[in-house]
Amino acid sequence: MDIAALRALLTIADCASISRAAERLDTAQPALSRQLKRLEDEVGTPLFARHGRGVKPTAAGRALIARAEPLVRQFTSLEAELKGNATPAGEVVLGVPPTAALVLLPEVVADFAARHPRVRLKVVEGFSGFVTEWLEAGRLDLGILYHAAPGSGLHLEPLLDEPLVLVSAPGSDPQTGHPLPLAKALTRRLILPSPPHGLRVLVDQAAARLGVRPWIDPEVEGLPAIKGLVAKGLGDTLLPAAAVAEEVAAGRLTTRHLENPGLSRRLVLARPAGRTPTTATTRLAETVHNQVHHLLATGRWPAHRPT
DNA sequence: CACAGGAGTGTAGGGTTCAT
DNA sequence: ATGAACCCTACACTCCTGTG
Repeated sequence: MDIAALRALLTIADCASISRAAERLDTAQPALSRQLKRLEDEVGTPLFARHGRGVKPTAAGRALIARAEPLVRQFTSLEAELKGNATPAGEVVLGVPPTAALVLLPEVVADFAARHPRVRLKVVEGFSGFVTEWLEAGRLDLGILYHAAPGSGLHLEPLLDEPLVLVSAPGSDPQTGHPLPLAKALTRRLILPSPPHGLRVLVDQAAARLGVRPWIDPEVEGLPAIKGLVAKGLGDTLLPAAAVAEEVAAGRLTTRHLENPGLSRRLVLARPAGRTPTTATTRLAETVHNQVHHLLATGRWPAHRPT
């Protein structure tokens, strides 16, 4: 099993056909078919089921594909860097939760593309829990997370602490603009995602500390859906101010700060602990840190440096 | 440097599956 | 039933590596 065999495996999986994969790899179909057969003989199990209209990975094939993807990506980046005199090159995959993506992504993408034109940046949006899973599975090189559990096999670097605010529909709250005790906010009807979403875990933990039973109804997965329901006055929610800045400016939502105590969540930058990052990954991490610093310094992200 | 053996590849042809 | 698409096998060739 070598990198060429793994590349062939991924190409066949991507094309769902040995013939099309052979065309893409600029080789003859029988040659690729035999390459796959050798790999299957080596691992001792079929990796693809052959059909009349192509091939489909078996369970063993899917397992090997999942493990091969990060290896091939790392090798390709290394290869590209070596060829390009250590200029970062290849591909780097970043996972970002939706709320952080709103504020941070445009800055990071623009800055990184300008500084490192030879690196192909791929961004995957997903809730923190998914980003954690994808990092652990090797699908991501770098991830931005909320509420990262220590000892999760990830190398973590704190980025910022972000206060949550109560988000309501305009006109639904006569006290808009005045701080609200957290315990009172938790007894309002809240629209939140279900556990293990990081935001929900944070709210549940805060409620337990205060001895309050939060009123959460309905549970909704997805930031746009939550914001839409709140805007219609069907309940309130708890979010970082940056996640609703646009709606607040447009008058579609209002916010209230929380107090006694406030509630904030930590944003961290994570990468798989057991893997040496490529130069491209290191440069992307630097870009994320720089842009977070810039957004905090200019007040465009209502948060503060980690304490 | 020459040669033998092995590994890998391309071409040709056949079998299977699927859509019409 | 037929043709298209796809995969597999057989055979011949090329290239690489080890050995003398």
